[in-house]
Amino acid sequence: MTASRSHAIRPIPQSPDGLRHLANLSTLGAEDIEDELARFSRRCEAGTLLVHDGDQANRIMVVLSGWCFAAKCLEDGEHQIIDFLVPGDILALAGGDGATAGAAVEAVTDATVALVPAHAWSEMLKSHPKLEEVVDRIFAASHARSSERVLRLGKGSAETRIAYALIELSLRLKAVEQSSGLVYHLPLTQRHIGDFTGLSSVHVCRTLRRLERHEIVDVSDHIDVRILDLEALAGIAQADLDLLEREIMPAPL
Amino acid sequence: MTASRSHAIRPIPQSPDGLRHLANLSTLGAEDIEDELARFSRRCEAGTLLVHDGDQANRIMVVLSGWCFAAKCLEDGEHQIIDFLVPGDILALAGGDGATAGAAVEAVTDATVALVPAHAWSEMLKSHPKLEEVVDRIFAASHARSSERVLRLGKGSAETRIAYALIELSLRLKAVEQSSGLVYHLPLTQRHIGDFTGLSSVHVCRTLRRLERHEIVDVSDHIDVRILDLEALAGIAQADLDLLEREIMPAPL
DNA sequence: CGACCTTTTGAAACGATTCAATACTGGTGG
DNA sequence: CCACCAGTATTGAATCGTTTCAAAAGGTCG
Repeated sequence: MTASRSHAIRPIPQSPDGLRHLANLSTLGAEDIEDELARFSRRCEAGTLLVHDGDQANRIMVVLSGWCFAAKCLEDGEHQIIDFLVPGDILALAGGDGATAGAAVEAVTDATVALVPAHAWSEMLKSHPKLEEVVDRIFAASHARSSERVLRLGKGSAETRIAYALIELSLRLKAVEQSSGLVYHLPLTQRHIGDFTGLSSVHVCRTLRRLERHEIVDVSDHIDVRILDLEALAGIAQADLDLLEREIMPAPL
Repeated sequence: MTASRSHAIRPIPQSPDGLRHLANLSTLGAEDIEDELARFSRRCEAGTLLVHDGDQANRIMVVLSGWCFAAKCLEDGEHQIIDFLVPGDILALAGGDGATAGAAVEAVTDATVALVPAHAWSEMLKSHPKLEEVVDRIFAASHARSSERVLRLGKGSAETRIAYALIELSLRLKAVEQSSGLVYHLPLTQRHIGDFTGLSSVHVCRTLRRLERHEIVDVSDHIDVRILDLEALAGIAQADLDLLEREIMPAPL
């Protein structure tokens, strides 16, 4: 939640972007949805706090480029990253009252996001039924992802949590062509990973070092990930890769 | 995930039911949705495993009476309750591929649930726009609930997690008239609460005892909860009650 | 009654956190 | 250009919270 510029974080490539990914998933042309989203688009710098937890914001957020995260914090100041948002991800900000935001959203890198008011959003879905189907799948995937993480937060060791996070991010980045599957860059610090996995940044460091010593991954330099032994990593994450992908990744129509 | 009959769990009242709750939220008459759901309804006994994780099940589940939970387990056998489902709750089973269930669902008490195929479900929503709005809110509330739990799973102490769980359940049961707000019954064992909060059942026991010693709650007898000091409990849960309710509870239209 | 599950409590062990010190990185200003 | 600075990474040592193991008591069902 620090708004400070992270001078250690390397920018990530801005294209191919979220719009193209949505178009690919929905078998629509990018131009079909571009105009509508463009009206509500906004560029922002790394570190910008886009939405506060508890804000009145009955909007749907679409990430067009860059990385963001949704986070919540306890009154004692600890905070937890609920989910990362990469290009193509969609987040409904409002909670059960249809108005109050259920989490804060912050840009990790420079990013472009569309914050679409709920009524405009439902108009848009009505005029593009394919888009609506894809959005349903994206929400279903997001829900399944959340379940996987809850499982590991509740019952997994530090190794399991981190191995799972590396696998989840690998799958998600592969979908938006920011990962070859085994090699990718995360524009994150170890502190981000700690806030995501519910661990202290110190223990994230130790755990990553241990995975490196066992030659399972190679993580260096803010943060380039190279998965050396996917089988072993999936074993530590206690994940079945095929099943996982079907559950947590939105499939094209 | 044990299918064994829990002979210690007292039944809970079956009415007012989930159907009425949905009707109340949506300003529809119960009869408007009853017929459509009735076609897919099914009674089941406590302990029944309704859905397996990874099943092919592109269905939406509506809880009409009784309690269920959604759970996932790690390969080492540990399992985590992702969410409880009380009457009126709705769960989309399919994950991102629109087919594979993202969690198992088990009945805690005897229960009635409707398992509606996705196409029938979307027909139903189309013919009842009010219902669609309410369903959106129910999903938004469920997502916000999940975020609150992730926060506490990641960064909260055992006391915080359990205090939060007691408050969350109190709010949810109040909505379906199974709680006066401060006094309610949970058809659960301490093991369930442990699986829900990511704690061992032994530590659930210790933590509940400690809360009792401080005269914050009274928990006894499988499991009757009486909140004695709501302010203190909310403090331990690190929750703002008003904000919490707006975020995690579906509001009527 | 016996069988089984749940709750309770104590003691030991373990995993993660915290504290602390040092080194590394990239950006800033003299 | 170099010195400095703030944020980040790394490692060790001590501490703390939770788990695990174990044993006993209570409840419920057949």
